[in-house]
Amino acid sequence: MKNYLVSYIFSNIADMLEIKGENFFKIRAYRKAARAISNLPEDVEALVETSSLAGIEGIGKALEEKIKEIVNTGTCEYYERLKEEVPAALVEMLKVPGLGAKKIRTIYERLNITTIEELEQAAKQHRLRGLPGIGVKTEQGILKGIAMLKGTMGKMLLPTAIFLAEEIISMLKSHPAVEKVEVAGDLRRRQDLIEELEIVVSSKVPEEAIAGLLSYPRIKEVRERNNDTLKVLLDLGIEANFHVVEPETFWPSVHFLTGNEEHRKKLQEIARGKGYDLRRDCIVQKENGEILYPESEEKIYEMLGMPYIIPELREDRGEIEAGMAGRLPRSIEIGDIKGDLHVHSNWSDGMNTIEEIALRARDRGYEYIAITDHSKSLKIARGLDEERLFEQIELIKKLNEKIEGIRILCGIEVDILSNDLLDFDDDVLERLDIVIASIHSGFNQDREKLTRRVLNAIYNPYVNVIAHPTGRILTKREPYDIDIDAVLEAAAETNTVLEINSTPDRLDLNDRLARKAKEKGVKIVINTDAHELEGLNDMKYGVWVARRAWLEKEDVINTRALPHLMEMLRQKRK
DNA sequence: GCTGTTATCAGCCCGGCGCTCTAGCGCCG
Repeated sequence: MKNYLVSYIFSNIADMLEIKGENFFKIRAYRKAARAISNLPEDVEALVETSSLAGIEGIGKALEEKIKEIVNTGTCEYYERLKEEVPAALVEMLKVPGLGAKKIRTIYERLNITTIEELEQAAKQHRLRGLPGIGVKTEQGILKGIAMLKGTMGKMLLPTAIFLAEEIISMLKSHPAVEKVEVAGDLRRRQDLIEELEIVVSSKVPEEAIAGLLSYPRIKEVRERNNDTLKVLLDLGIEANFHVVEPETFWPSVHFLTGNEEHRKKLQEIARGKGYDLRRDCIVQKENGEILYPESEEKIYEMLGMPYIIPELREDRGEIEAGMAGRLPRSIEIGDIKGDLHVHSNWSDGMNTIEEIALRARDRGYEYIAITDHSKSLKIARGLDEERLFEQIELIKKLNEKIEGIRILCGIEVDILSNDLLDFDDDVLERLDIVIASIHSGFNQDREKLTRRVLNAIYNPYVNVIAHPTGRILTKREPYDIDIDAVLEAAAETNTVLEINSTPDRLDLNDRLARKAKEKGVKIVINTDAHELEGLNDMKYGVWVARRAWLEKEDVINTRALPHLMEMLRQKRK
């Protein structure tokens, strides 16, 4: 499956062209193609073989040729040439908020700065201010941006981590020296950002298993190698650690490497109290020195006198105490979700028709789907004005008569404007089944102003949901400065629901805030915010956040059957 | 770069905000 590689190279090309100041539409073509390839349900290699790339919208002759080249050789000449021309760190600088291609070019040309470290030094020494278009504030903003970037550098979003882990696992499963293989670490606990991949492999012939691992084509550099471990750097700049263990030590090892460390330490304390020593690869009965190899993680928890704790909860946030007391949550599952309440169609910036979305939702087994396009102020997203919204409502009525087995709800993602108002008046919002409100502008306003904007939306009787409530974009943008406690209190008071947005780089609310919301009595909705059909598959990411947040089915409104859901939505208006 | 179209080319997503050479540019959603 080379879809990821093609998409990675194309978006890199787009970044480099941007730095070079190339034609905007050419850059957009590469970005669009990168997205199209990464969203393909089928394998790009198969499409190359059957010469069916031309059927994909946004892929013309030139890009088709490049895709073929990448599939066959792992790269393309154009990309390699660009890499020689544009220093890699300049591309990295695009990730610094407030720093765009023009300013990067100026900094490069005037000061010959080619690394993030040099950029940071120059900013600290006040050498950036004074360059054309850069003053004190921009310089300070760059320093702040670098600090954020450093915190997430080398970390990957869940889809990347999962893609790589699945690729590795499927390769290893067919290797004769490998018995079992399982992912551990942060990824198994479904953290929002993953620093390193931890893969546990069981084998009776570890040297052969290691040799098999070394044939993984993505390995760029071997950083550490001994009899049973291999630490490598992969071609996407990501570190992976392989742990080869004896078959009987497999599950204790998976448990140990899943962590997290605090969870493990606390379990160790409990184990000691029960006469056990919890080791990296086994459990030792201290009294007689007997070595035990539990055959599953369930057995490990059972020996310690508690029910199984799912990896998502293993953070030492009270799960062990809850387990001992028999008060662990009955964690929500993906199968509990009965519909998606935040989806964009091609009426605004989505890719698909409402009918296509409804049919796909039905295929997923949903009972309902809400179409929530952007409102008029969000011009770039072709936000709907009143007239188009009313037309959309009429269309949805007709589609509901035509399509069996799924109910389409009329909704809107109404902008919370910079001036505190909503983008539509109440008499418009009143006509909708569901109203989602969110901020798309003025992120840098002060805490008081931002909080007031959200509170105004919450106190509006027609606003059911606040979407992506903190506005963070993982690896790109910090959450905006908002008094989240005030937001939670107002939401609880008014029966306003807060969203866990499942887009992998949002995951907003995050696990901690979603748990806090539950504790305050705020209901949650898990939505994808999908802009294309494949985006509906992102629901799992939001469910993982909810599981990490200790949420149960009852805490989440889109686990309800349609009549109950509608009743909950209408409750706000009373 | 692609698409639609048939011309070997035109059109392709806009507009607010914040910053800086304070009128216009760059960044962003």
